[in-house]
Amino acid sequence: MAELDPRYTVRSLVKAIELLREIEKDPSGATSNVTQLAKAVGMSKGSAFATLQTLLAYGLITDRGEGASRTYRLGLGLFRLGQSANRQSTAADVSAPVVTSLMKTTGLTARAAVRDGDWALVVNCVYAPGAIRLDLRLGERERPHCSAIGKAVMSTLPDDEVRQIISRHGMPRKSRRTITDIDRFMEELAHCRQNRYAIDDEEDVDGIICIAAPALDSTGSLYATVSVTGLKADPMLEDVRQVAEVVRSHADQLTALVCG
Amino acid sequence: MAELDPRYTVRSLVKAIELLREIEKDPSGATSNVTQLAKAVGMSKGSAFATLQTLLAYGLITDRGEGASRTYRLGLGLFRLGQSANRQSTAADVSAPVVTSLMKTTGLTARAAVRDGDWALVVNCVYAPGAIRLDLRLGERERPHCSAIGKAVMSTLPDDEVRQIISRHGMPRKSRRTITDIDRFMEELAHCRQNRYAIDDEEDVDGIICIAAPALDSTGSLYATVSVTGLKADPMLEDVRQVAEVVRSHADQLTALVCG
DNA sequence: AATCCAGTTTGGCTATACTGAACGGCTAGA
DNA sequence: TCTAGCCGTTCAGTATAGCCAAACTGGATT
Repeated sequence: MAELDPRYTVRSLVKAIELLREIEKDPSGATSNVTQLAKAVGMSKGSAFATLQTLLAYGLITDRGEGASRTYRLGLGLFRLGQSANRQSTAADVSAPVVTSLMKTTGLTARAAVRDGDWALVVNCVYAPGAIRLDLRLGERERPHCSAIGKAVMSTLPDDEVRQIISRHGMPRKSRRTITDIDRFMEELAHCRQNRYAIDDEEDVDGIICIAAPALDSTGSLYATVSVTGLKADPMLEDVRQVAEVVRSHADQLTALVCG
Repeated sequence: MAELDPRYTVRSLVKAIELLREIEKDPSGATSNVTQLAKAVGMSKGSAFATLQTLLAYGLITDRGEGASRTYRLGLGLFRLGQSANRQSTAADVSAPVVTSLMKTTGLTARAAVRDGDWALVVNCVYAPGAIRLDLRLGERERPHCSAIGKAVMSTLPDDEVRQIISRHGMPRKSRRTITDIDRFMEELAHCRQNRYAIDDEEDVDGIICIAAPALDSTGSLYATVSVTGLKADPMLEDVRQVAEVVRSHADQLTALVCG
């Protein structure tokens, strides 16, 4: 509640939020009836009733009991939203310092991505300072078969799941060096698993190289991947293996951040 | 979204919820800017801006970027509320069938309680059919030292934590048989841990007896306790040990429900 | 029966949230 | 370097939508 500009404040929404907070305060929900809630947030019974009905219709709260003994508790709609909030904010926020550090260390554009169904989704991006701006956008979805990020994601999944995902979208040729054979791709993934990093060597766009490594959460499943992208000609990328080491160590940093 | 009575619908709140849902849909937050969100939910930029500002002020969303590249994502305020929602709804709802079954099997008033800081909080209560209505209310807070529910909660905590809690509130005498000596109380807890149930034998109110057992979650910490309460003279309570067995088995049922 | 206390409903008033247009800053492209 | 376009932000006017207070309903308690 840092700053609330009275010009841009939707009062009925504020009241609704205060009602939610009030309901939250009462773990049993025993005293969360219309009358008491209205009193607690300083509004009339009628208004509180309408607000609660609306929250109810959207599953943000639930009610128990009928008539005079009706009480309200927070609902599963809120729980669902909360889970999404967690995924969204942590993936982007937690990875931020790691991505920035990765960019500074390598001098290359660095990104973080999470798994989004069959794709890899970029949730953070820090551009390398310099004239050439690669066309990398936040929110971009990377293909699983021809991007370092995609491969890094796939490398954390079991083989049969990978094959299913690939079969759903095929392996369209994007550049001269795109891998278009599934068995060749599975071999490549095996290397990724061994090295704990993945390389896209002009397989998506001619002249562009990309290196990614997965960071796991405390349950051992994929949390996010971090990556760097640059021109094949970039002197920074002369020793690819060395850069890959840096990417992998940053992924490990992210893992440490998430688990601890 | 089952039913939404147009009479009791707070439109600006509906719009806010729809905005949240829209932001939720976009895992990266890349396309969640004012203009696109406003278009998606069908409201003007100005309104959407004000609504987003309000949500922002209360931490339900976060923003990234400044000026023309500002985007929104779900915030940690939502996460917090969601966690509370989970605790509230599951404890009460999940325990409901177990509590009902417990009441039917024993013929006694049955309840479920969760730990609420230093107290035990009743989240569910099913009254026994019959003339005499014990004054047991939903949302009641039970004292740790002289109630079966309180003892059951304490029995899942390490000794030093129990001593701290007790020292904060003392051991006021509530009835003739209230335990007022801390060492005597710790002995009692040891028995509770062995038997996996706790008994309040007229220690709170003369003539009232209560039996409780803890249910654990998958991490092994306390999820809730279930209990029955009745008059000492009640024929149902002739064989206390047998009733305690039933209570304990219902607690185990709840544990099974919670763990999956 | 009568009373109380809760949720629900209503009507009228006014604050308020919406619209639509304008402003300023930024980026991209010519 | 200039221009066009898009973005967030601001603002004023207006219809509306949310607010309040009071009345109504229904169950439980006395």
